[in-house]
Amino acid sequence: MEKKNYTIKEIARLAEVSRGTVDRILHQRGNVSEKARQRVEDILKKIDYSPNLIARSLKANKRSTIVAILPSNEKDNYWNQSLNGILEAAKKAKEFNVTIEIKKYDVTNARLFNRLVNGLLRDRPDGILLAPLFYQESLDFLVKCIKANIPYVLFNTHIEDSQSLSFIGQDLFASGRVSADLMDRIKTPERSVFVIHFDEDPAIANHLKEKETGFRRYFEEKGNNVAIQTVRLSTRQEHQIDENIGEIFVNDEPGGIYVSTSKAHVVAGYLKRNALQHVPLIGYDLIDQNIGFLKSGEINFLINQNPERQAYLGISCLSDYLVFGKKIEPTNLLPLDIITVENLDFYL
Amino acid sequence: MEKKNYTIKEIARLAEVSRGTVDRILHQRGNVSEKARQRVEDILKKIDYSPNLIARSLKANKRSTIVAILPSNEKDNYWNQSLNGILEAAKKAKEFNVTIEIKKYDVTNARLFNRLVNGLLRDRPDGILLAPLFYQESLDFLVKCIKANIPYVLFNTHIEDSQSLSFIGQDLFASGRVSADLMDRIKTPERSVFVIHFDEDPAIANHLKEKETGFRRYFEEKGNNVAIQTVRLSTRQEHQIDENIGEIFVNDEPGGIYVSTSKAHVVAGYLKRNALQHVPLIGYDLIDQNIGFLKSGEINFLINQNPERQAYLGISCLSDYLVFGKKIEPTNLLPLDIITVENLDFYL
DNA sequence: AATAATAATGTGCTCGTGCACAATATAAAT
DNA sequence: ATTTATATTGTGCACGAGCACATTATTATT
Repeated sequence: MEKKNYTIKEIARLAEVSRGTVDRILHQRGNVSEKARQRVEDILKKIDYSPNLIARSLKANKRSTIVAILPSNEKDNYWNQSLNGILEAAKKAKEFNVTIEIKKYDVTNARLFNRLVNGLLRDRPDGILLAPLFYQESLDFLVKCIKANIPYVLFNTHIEDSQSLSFIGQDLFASGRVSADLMDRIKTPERSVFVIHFDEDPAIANHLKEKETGFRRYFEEKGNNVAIQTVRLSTRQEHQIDENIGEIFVNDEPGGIYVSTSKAHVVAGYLKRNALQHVPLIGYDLIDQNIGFLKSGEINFLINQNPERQAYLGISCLSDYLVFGKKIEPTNLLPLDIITVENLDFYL
Repeated sequence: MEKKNYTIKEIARLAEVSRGTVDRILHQRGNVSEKARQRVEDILKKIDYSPNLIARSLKANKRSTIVAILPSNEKDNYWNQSLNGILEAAKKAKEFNVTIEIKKYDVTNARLFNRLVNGLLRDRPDGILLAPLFYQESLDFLVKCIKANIPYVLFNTHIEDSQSLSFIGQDLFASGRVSADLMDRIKTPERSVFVIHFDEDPAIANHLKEKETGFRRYFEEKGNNVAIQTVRLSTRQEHQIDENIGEIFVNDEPGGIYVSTSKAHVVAGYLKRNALQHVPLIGYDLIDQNIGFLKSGEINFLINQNPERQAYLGISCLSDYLVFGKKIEPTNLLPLDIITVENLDFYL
């Protein structure tokens, strides 16, 4: 436990060389005699030197720009939460000369996404935070980032094989298991469980599938032979959503429903309108509509993907990396928060 | 959204005065003509100046010492988790010239606590992080801190009326409610629920009572007439704990047990030894013993008080306050994490 | 009007790092 | 021995804020 914080000047004094020599040794810039190197390294072994990050970053005095790229939040306030996290982090980052530029894209238009990301490469940002919903397009973009030597952090959606500094998100398989565990405790016995995916975009279908796999694996391991049925729905035809859901349950009242996306409120609405509030329902994300149904009881549990913290962490990591040269954990899996009406407030 | 980060030098140039004048105006140190003040304030209104915290703290170049005071962790590894959080934060703080000094006290000896805290006041630390388990003794100590002008942050245990910079912990009442909500879902119908307090120390009895109040309130509001019985046990006579617990349940198999402390594992052990594993059990804290019983199924849910994060946040806040003069939220209530065997790993 | 007193303003230095460049020491070539 | 080349070492400055102190402008006093 070294208490003192040594400076280069002090090390130089102890080793009886100049500041420049110590500096050259610390940064391995050569042009140092063997004798001097020995002297300094002996001192360095004895003490616990860590450079003063404040001084270092003052000297560097970089004005960094981070571009945060995420879906626009017209229909859904999920991405609005991410945005809040980014803005919150931006406030802190500003004081360290880091500017955050926010770019939103339409999740239904890959062409526009392409144009957007390629356009902003021209501005040569110092770092990028990306929620890569379009798989192939994002991959292409990231290859260009690597070539241009622009570091990036991914959040929300994982992309294999990317050279990102870090991925910040959740373990989808495990999140399916957590949901299954909860479902197992509250489902109506003897009845089958429904897994409902709402996926407009085939690009994210894989991710939903991974949640389902975790969900099913739990019951397989338990071996209590619960019938699980998978349903795929689209939110595009909202006017006939009740019809669509109704068809599924027509001759089989569900013992529990697991919605793999933030669209649990759609199902909750149906349950309410059809006097099926007692059917256990588990979904994702603390968006307003879900919170409403959690409070009124149609939704029993929500798994919090914590978009705000994801985004906040993403910016913080990137900013610390750019400003102080700090190392970043390559994967940062956020906890799978279980939300009920009782602990909800502490996650908002 | 101002992009540029103005410096004092630039403001001086814009207002056609010297750096010193701008500095005097920013810090209200007087000796400035009305004309100059106008000029500078006009500029300040137009731009969004925020001082460069890095430069400021480099200049200040304070070597701060924070003393962290917490219970020793002989029997229990709950406080060991706090310690880890402190050490983790200490690593980061070191680079900003902040040294953390850790002082542990025996929770069974108030006299020694008194001597310890009074002794360390003589060293005039720059900040204090305290888990104030002894109510009156802590209060006395904090009064002295205020007099000595030493800022402090409290964690884990709340003390009313203290002038702390911040309290970091949980809402005990709400945590009781969360437990009740979960219990309501998993308890055996028609049977009564037991609340078990393990409290050697009367000082913390109030806090446990607050959890119980939340727990009971939930069922009252629900109005489903669940019988709830409160039991107070001591862990001091561990050799006869089975006897003591056995007496309670002698003519009434519990429909569920809520342990208000981290001692759920004691009850879990009893349940296991007496073939009562099916009795729902909810407790607190991710300590090794509890984790074992969570995995083997005797414990159903744990509420995570997150001692590690509490301590980490405490040090970070204090350090940011001392180094960068950042503001701190007066209360920082951490979320009431619900832990099952499935999401456990992400909280460790 | 000249001097003293006071108000207002400007300048120089520090903090620790990191780099450019100047200065010095040592070796090689004449 | 002197010059030239190369290796090694030392020094100065910038980054932005903040304060002490020097300098200059203004007002009061004789």
